[in-house]
Amino acid sequence: MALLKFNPSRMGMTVTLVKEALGAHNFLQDNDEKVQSAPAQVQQRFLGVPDKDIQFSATGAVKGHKVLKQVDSTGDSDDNVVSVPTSKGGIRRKHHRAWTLSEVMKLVQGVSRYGAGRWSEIKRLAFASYSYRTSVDLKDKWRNLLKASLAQISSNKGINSRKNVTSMRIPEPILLRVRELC
DNA sequence: CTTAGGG
DNA sequence: CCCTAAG
Repeated sequence: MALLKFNPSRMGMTVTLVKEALGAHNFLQDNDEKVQSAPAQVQQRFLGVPDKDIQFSATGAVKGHKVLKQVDSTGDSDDNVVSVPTSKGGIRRKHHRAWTLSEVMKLVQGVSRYGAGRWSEIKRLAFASYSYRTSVDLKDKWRNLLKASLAQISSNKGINSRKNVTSMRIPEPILLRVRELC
């Protein structure tokens, strides 16, 4: 007989239960970014990643497919961590979460509204749904954006130096605004 | 904890 | 990103 029973260990359920148990708060909250030409079916966001910058292959299939992993227990997920030997024998971990375009845009807008330097405010308002990205991160990113904006102004020859296929290039309008707000 | 800079 | 110094 078909017992019609479900598998609690089927990950999806497990994740939910785990999150419940851990008292995890908000994931499906404040999903910005309007994935423009994405089929509604695949627009379902991926837990914990509000803005995975979903991309599509030529066939239209979702490329940013992300099998939900164990989900962060409370924000300290060991995502992209690389162990780096410190100069004094210690071992430190370095996380890395690539900044998406929408994140950059939020940052820029935040600075335009509250002014550069008000990182905590910007963090609370524009980045309320991002558990990671601390005010320090915003500050660091802004520092990089400034550098990028300057690097782009002097030479518009090679819009992006090298065959840099990695990391998204920031649209010029954004960089220009960065300059202004500097 | 927050901002600013160097690492 | 991480770590530290000053507020």
